[in-house]
Amino acid sequence: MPGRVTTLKELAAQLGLSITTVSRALAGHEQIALKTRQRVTEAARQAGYVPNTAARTLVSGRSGFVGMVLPIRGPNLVDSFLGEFVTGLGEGLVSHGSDLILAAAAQGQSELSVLRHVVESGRADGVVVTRIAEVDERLAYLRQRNFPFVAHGRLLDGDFAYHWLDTDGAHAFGEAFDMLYDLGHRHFGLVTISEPMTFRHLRQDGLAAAIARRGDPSVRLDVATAPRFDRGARIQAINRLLHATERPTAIVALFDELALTVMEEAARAGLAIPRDLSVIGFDNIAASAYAPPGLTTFDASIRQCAREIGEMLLTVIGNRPDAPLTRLVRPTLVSRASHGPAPTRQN
Amino acid sequence: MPGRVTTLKELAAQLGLSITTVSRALAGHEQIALKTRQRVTEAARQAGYVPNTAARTLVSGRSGFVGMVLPIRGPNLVDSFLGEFVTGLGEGLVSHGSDLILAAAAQGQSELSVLRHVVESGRADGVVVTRIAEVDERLAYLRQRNFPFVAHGRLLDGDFAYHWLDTDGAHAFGEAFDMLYDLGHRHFGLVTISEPMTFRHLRQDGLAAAIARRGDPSVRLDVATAPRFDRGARIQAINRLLHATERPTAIVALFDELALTVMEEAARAGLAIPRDLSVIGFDNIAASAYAPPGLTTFDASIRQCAREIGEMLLTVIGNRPDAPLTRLVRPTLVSRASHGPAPTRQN
DNA sequence: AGCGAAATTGCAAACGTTTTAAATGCGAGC
DNA sequence: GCTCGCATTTAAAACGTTTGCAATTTCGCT
Repeated sequence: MPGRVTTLKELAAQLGLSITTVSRALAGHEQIALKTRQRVTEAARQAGYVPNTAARTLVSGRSGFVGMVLPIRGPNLVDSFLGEFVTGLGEGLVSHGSDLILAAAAQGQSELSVLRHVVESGRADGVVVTRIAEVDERLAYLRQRNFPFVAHGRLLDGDFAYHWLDTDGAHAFGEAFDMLYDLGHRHFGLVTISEPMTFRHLRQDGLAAAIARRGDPSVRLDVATAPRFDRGARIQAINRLLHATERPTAIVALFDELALTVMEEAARAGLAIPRDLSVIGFDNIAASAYAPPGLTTFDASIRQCAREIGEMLLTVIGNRPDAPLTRLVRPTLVSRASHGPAPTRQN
Repeated sequence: MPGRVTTLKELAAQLGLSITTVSRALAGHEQIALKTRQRVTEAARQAGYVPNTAARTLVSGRSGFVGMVLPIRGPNLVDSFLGEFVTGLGEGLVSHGSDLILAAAAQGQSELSVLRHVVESGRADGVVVTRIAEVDERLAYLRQRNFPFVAHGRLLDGDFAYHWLDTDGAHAFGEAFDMLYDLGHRHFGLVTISEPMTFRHLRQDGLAAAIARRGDPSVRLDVATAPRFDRGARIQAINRLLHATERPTAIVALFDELALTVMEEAARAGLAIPRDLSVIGFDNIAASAYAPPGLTTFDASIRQCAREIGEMLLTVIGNRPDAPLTRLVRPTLVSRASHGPAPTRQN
């Protein structure tokens, strides 16, 4: 990189042109003579010129960034979700030359305040919001502020007047029920979390709806609930399910991590999977393939979804559509060996 | 948020002060009367004022961002590493108010060109570089450019004149050998990759050094090599090892994913672990705990390392130390059930 | 009352870009 | 030779902040 020219001014001086002309030439404006355009482009390439982002942002009002707030969890909580999501988002953005900015929330700092900072400081042209809560102040803020965003997930109240992409957990849980019902299961367990996330309801409602559709009064559903990050409570809740006088023959877990715990506890209780108990998860995390006997689950293809979210957001930023962009992605069943026919009753 | 005031100018007008004074008051300059400072601070808080990042960056030359280039891999390659790393990095940065910018490399675009773009455009005050290659053009560029960076990993040639943090893979592999030797193993296998990453050499050299230290001529080491992302070739290489006329009794894998494949193939070949074969990995990814019988491996605590890298980089950006900051993190052995005494020879 | 120093505040330039509006050069038409 | 219109180029303002220097106010002291 010979003769480091960093600014438009230097480049202009070197070419004997005005800043304006150079700027326009690089932007490819038709009004600049073709010969000049070529000359400028070549000189810029030679000099390794890269426009200054801050200056461009300041004048144009567009930063070329998409923001996301990093959810910081407890110290030993790895987010198998995050790596995939970030990768996918990056893929979706790169084609349009956007980059991703990740702002972490410090301990004790609310996610909302970080989000506000990102928005108000003009760091980003739009943001992605994940894991929607039942009452989500982030969405409320963004909508009131009329700031471009795409949500990964939905609110419950049917108020869908914003752009979102979601995985159809309701459908998946219905599918799981139907499959298990057809295998003879009548007594079901659901392991869920107590945090007010909307996906919890959507999935549970999908299960309930499928049960209702079947119209079989002999179907029974027991629900075990525990806080998301309290491993002890989770194990307790699961064991209450496993050691009830009438034990479910099939357990559906809100997501794979819960399902894996169910399988561990079942093994500890001497139950063979799938002979004594069928287990079905959701997410298809890497460990699910390895945990014996292989967890049957649904693959939500997070990376692909994140990529689409990135593309949606760029559309929103560019076009400001007034009709909401929405997309419901149907997860695919990954059939492994953790489910099978209901055991013949003898209990 | 009543009366949205967004700029310093508006805030100044509202307070009847000059822009200069307001700016200085918010920055806490002593020269501004305490009373004024308080008045300004309160008004800014009320108005929800957040300084414009672009303007600040433009004049100060500091963006407050740390950059990193997202390695985009093949479509179905999840990077269990990335999520943890990004989370840790975010944690390390947030305490000093920095954010992270992630730039993805588009298909066919070199990682170097993206890095150059990030640097030259002034988007970031410093960058993090991971997965160091034997001949790493990114490091060469950054050093020549004298741009602040911290590397996750080391070059081989002893030319350590830059800031880095690395996991001591050499030590870990030595430890693994010593442990297995003491369990009676004499015939070892190493499963490694063909990509020119420095960590491959460091770990292999650590193993070789431990063997040499022991000075036992009966120790034998067979090496199986395959491209990182070619599952077929990987399986082939591993099976050559497993089906050799004289099979190793202990296999050390460069990282867990390889170790898990070894365990799968061993199971397929009817070998019981750890009775017939001991396997040891490196990384401690989530799946390693679930894959039967539980993989013995080393935990590199990626998240913690990334956090330290973030803190190091902020130091580098702030202080520009001339002595290199370096840190070698010793991974800890996670002892599960995939290793045991060497089988008694009968072959 | 007046002077000077100290305390406090403000003016204006600068950062590097985009963009509006205007200027310049040039050939054609009369 | 003069004007008009077109193609091409440029001057200057603007974006919102920080900061060197200058201006203003305050206040103690004589």
